[in-house]
Amino acid sequence: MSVVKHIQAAVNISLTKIFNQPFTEKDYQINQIKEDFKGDYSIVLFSLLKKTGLSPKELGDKLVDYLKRDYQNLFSGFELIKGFLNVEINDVFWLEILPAASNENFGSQQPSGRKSMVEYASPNTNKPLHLGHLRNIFLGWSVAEILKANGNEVFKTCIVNDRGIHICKSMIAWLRFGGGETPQSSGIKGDHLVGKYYVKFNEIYKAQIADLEQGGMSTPEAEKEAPIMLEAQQMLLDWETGKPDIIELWKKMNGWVYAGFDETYKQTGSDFDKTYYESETYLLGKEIVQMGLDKGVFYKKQDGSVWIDLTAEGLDEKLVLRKDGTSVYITQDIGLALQKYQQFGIDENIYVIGDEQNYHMKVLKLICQKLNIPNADNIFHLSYGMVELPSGKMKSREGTVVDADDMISEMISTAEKHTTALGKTAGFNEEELKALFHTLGLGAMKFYLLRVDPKKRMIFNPEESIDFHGFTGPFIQYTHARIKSIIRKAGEIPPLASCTQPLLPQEKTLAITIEQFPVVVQQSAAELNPSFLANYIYQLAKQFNSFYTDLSVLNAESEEKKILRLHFSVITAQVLKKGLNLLGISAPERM
RNA sequence: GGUCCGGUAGCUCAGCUGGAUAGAGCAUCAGCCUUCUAAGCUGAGGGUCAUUGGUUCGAAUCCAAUCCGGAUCACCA
Repeated sequence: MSVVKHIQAAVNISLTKIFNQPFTEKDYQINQIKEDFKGDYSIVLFSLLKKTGLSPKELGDKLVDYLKRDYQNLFSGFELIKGFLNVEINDVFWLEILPAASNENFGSQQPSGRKSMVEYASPNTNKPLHLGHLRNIFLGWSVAEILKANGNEVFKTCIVNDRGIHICKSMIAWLRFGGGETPQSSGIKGDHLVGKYYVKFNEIYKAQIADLEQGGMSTPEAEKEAPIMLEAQQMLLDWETGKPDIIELWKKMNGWVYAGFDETYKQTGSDFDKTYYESETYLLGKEIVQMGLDKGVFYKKQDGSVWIDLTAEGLDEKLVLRKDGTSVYITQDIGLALQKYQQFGIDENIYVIGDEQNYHMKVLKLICQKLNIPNADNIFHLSYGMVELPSGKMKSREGTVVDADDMISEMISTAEKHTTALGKTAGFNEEELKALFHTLGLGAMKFYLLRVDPKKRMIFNPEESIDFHGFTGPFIQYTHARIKSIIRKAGEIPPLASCTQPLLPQEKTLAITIEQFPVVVQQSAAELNPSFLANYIYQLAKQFNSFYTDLSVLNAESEEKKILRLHFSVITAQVLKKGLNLLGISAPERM
């Protein structure tokens, strides 16, 4: 039970006794106290004045009488300022937290029996991953870990968009202009190679449009008639009819892309329990449409197309099956939603997808609910904002897309530069150094992308790049490494004895923050928002650094304090490490 | 145009289930390494919380309107 809950219980019971009517924590608020005031937590009395008919002073005095009398173990001090009853928590209470916090499961919950699926990454196979994908991947991975910490069984999944006109564009360009180039022959990573031909396609396409316009054709007409586009469309038809040489080419080029993606995933430390391919799922959902028709959820227009009317929900009419009977994007999503449930028995189904699909996801959920797909109420869209450049959106046409692989290697070499400049890595062998640079580079990048509220779009400045000081991953990693250094020097750490000297402010601050860790983990899970955790571990690291500067651990003023501070150190390191890990970031022992 | 999201320091972001004097980092300036790793610590300057009105004892936070920015409203995915 958290400190706040203890305070609430004490206040509820006292108020109920005093006024002879029930009170709950909903009747008032408890805040952590601001720095300049004395005490640890503040009970805000204003909202109680009406119900009790007393002035802040009268109510405060009365409440203090009861709390003082009945809860002397919990409270060690009171101060009433205006309508704020500031309470100080007994040192004993904070000390009691330490053993529980030392447990390596601190912050995690008991198994909940809930099964969650987190779908993330979900790339197209026509070009390499970019910075936006990284935000997606880091979010998805982290949320999955956070849900695990909350006791859920989690399945990470990825739906690969491996079919459609976009991949045909790369294919046709490669066929016409590739000269048999392969990743092996060119030394280019597979996804980049395929991306190169996607770009090539667009160049040719643009040139052909210009030519046609020269010949007097209108722009829309030219866009339709450009030979290379016609070829790509023909190829899509051939793919759909299963023409062997097209299928073979498609498999070959997608294979290159997968090998490339796998390498990137490996670099980022992400993985999936189950990968779905659209080429295998795009036909799903047709039966469901029939079922929906029977139920009257959908209706058929005269031309044979099938629709759902969502105008009552404030949305539009939405097509779910074309007049020629083929499925559209949402059809397969409905099918896949059901399949996910059937295969994994999931209680909740989370989609990490950019906010440009907010509408689509709203529609998807509504349709699933209307069709009574099990647990459709627990379809959640973890919607995140675009990553933009100071100049605006990333545009592939203008070559301003920040490539994921470039970004990663740049971060790693920046980490190397910083580390080398500081010259603290005596005793590292080459392999350890390499691992360290990777840990720090990725840590900086992940933290940078995860510390921001997912739903907000964020601006990435390539010029200033990602920092290693201040509110960053390496700052926290550094704090962790410094603590570990102390612990190594301390040797065997004696168990916590009784503490006779009062807690110093720097010690108490740590205790208060550490105590909140499980609540933060729960909150991050409930809101599907890792940024809470990022902010939290930053705050803890900062507080520890002050503690570290102001107080000595190994040369503490007494043996008792030394042991106490060692325990604080061990626990802080553990919480920092666990917090970082939940963000997908490793905590180095030395740096 | 309809719907949805956002607007907080020069820049990037917290705070938004209403509470005390709106906080961090970066950048700028001034200090701190004979003592556990200075990727650190301490301090200073920097704000019309987009605007206006409303609700309230109390509003950055809730409501309404307006302005600005973005997304979306395909027989694309």
